[in-house]
Amino acid sequence: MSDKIRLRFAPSPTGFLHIGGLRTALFDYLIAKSLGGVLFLRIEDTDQKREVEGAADKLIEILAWAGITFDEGPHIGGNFGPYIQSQRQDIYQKYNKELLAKGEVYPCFCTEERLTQMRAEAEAMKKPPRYDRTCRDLSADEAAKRIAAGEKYVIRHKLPLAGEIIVHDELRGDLKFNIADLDDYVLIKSDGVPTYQFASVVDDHLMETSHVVRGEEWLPSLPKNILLYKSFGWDAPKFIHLPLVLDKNGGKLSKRKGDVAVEDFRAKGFLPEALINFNALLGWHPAGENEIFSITDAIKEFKIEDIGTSPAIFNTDKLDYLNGVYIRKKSIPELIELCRPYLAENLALTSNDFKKTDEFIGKVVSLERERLKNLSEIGEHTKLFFVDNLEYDKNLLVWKKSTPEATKVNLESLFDFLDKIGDNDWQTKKLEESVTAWLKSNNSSVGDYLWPMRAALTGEKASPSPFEMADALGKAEVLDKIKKAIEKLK
RNA sequence: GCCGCCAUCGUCUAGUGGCUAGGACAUAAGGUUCUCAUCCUUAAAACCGGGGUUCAAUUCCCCGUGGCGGUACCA
Repeated sequence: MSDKIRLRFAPSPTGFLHIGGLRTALFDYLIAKSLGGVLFLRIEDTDQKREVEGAADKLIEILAWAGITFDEGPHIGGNFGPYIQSQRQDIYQKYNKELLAKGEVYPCFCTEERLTQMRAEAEAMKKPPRYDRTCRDLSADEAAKRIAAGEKYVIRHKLPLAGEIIVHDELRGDLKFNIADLDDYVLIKSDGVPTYQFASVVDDHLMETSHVVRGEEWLPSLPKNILLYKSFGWDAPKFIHLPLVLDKNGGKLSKRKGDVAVEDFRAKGFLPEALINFNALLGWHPAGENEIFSITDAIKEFKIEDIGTSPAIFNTDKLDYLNGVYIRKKSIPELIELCRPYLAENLALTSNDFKKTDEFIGKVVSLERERLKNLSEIGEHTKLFFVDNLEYDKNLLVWKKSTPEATKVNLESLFDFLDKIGDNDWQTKKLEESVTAWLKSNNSSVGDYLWPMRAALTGEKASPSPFEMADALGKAEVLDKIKKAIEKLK
């Protein structure tokens, strides 16, 4: 066994990448990189029934989007391939024969019907539903005869009948299991394809895996795995079982109850930085009190023993917050590109070509940057920049206890004041200075002017400031919109 | 049923044999402000229960309870 650090992420290509899978991959990556090791990808497609065409490529793509890349894998090669289990069939057969020769495993001819019935009976009698080991003591001759006769069979692991086994998890320490509680589980299915339990052990050994990182749901099969390494006479790698991620109600994260696919989060406009930061915080925490960090920052500080052991609830409140933080960190050019897909509908609303330029979109995006929780909200937030004719109730123009009459008068004088402002002074800062100075000199309440102005420009109760809106929209459109507001109040 | 893992504010977590049990998100109040958001300040909010061990347990041990996982020719 080599003492090199080699970790694997070994998903089944059953569709989309689950948020729990992303977290496993992330911890794999963090551990591998913090130890200066290698991370490789292995596709575990031993269950043809559940396999989905193209899923492996999608997995690689979305992981790369999230910032997790591999040093070896089916897409880039490496010295330990093939990295797809369905292409390793001959390897598994070879090792199966080895175990058969050693007497560590045995063929089992029991039918699935018999096994299900047996389990149902055991359950009815409140007994553990275990395989009754009918075929365990079949003579070699008889087994050979039945195989020759074409009978279907599986290969089972011949476990010790009693005794204790102590296995080690890097996070939880030594764990004691009673071997009598274990089953003679299936290693090779009747179609000759190995189960996960067999394939992963063989591959982890052959691919010189140093640390197996997987979800806590695998903890109960750890003693079986260790026993299989023993049957082979191999040293076992280190095992790290990550605590589970639960949904809001403490149940299993499932597609029915909301988004669990990483690509759904991407489509909604979550940034990979936020998703990574949030996922890392589920079970790990940096030393200081700062919780905003990049994947590179995390690598610097990461230690296996700092991973938690209690399950975490996937509560997206904090993810929303983190996403806002990372959106606010983006530059305007970056944000324009990120928002573009979500802006297409809005761009179609206007006939003004200037509004389709990056110059204008840049202004819009910079005004919305601080109020976005995710990118997809940009369309909803920014309609008011693109709509030519705003529709709103005229009462929206009236500030607090003011009246429509007074509002009309205020807007008229505001119109005259703005009309005199030169193009060079038509900028957020200068507009704010001149308008507020003007209001002060008139002894006017700012709300009686700025609220109607903003409402006239946006048609909304909530929006960026009237000066920011005025700057983005330009003098002509601003005067036009105020004029329309005055019309409404007549 | 059996086996296993886990247990600090609503959530993610820090932490210790003796502390006013810390932070972040969310919530509430206030400030800034024409609105929303951002930002700032403040508040409320937790050691599952019972036994031990100990001068002293949230911390160590046991039991219970609860949550979750496993108990497939799925991974």
